[in-house]
Amino acid sequence: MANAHKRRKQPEVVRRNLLDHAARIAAESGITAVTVQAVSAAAGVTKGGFTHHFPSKQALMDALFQELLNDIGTALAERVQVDPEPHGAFTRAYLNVVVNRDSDEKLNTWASLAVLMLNDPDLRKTWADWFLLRLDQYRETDIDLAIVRLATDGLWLSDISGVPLPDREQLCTRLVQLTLPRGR
Amino acid sequence: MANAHKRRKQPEVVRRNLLDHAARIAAESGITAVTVQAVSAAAGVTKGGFTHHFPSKQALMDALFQELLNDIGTALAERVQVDPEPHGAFTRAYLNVVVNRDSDEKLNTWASLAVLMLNDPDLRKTWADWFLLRLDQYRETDIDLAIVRLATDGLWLSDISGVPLPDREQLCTRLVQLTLPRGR
DNA sequence: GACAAAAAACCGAACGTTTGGTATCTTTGG
DNA sequence: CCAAAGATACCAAACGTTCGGTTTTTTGTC
Repeated sequence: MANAHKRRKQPEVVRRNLLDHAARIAAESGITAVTVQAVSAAAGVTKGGFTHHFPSKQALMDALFQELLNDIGTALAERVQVDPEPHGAFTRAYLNVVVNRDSDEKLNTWASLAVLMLNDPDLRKTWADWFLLRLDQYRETDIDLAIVRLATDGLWLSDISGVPLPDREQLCTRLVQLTLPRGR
Repeated sequence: MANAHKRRKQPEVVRRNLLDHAARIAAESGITAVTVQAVSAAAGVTKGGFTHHFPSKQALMDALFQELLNDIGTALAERVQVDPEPHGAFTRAYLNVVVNRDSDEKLNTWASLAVLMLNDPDLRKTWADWFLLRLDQYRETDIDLAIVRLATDGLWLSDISGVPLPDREQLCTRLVQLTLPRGR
């Protein structure tokens, strides 16, 4: 795997792998484990190959964070659109995106987001701005549901930290109920 | 440590500074900024001074994390003890400890905890075990209050990430009400 | 299509810096 | 004087980055 010299060139696949493995390593082992060396090796290229795709390590970080935001944003928008009930649609989407991590490494999405965010003051602000924008966008339908959203944050945080939740299923349905009009 | 008063220089102050500044730097700038040089310089000593108090960087980290756990544990126990209402006393304490960050660097407590935890799988497990222990300890009085605790986690996370909360005051009182028997 | 030129993709080694750690001095206070 | 407290000097390893070279793919021309 070390000789990417002589294999089929698939630059966008390599770029994808670099981003994915960076996210995975960050989620699994923390930001200190995300070195150019480790990410490159995991993606099957050398550091030189890394540099070709990203001018610097920071560029990789920024691109990854932006992509995470984009993925989450898309997933949220999709769920809002198919929700027949307008009231609390955004909060419900936020909840479902976190809970329903059916896809493969979608758990890593939130873990990576958190790890990157907590280790870069700039990214914290980026997140805050991004989230406030969505919040303002849905201010009419999702008023007074802050508790549910906060509990949702606590949910993926507990997933990351490894604190198990008894009755996770039941807890989620209760949270969903809280987002519906008139309490139910 | 035998002679408590009339110390010679003030080594315990230096040790304290090392721990405090490590926590502050971690909370403010992430784990990557927590180098022994940075911590030492912030505490007003050189690396040599650092080494005298902590045999390694990991020792500093472990001591800090353990201290954070201890501080939180003490604060929780205190609040539980003075709470006249048994039902939900632990969850209320958890909530109040997070909300009532009267002391100056108590915001840093949770931020440091999160930063350290998310960057060391071992510490994640330590936290999970620690939290589960408390949870089991108060399982009779704090059953079915997971939502409030999760929302509390979301609360300090929003503090760290910089997402402002409208009606923070009102939101906290609502959360407290949820911990009281009979809903409110 | 053939085929050379150009561009893209990637390697591999080296660079200068910073990291955590160690070993050796010097100062301080009782 | 003497041990604790800390400074200074140094080390090997790892870090991110730079750069010239090599291989693959695309492009331009006939």
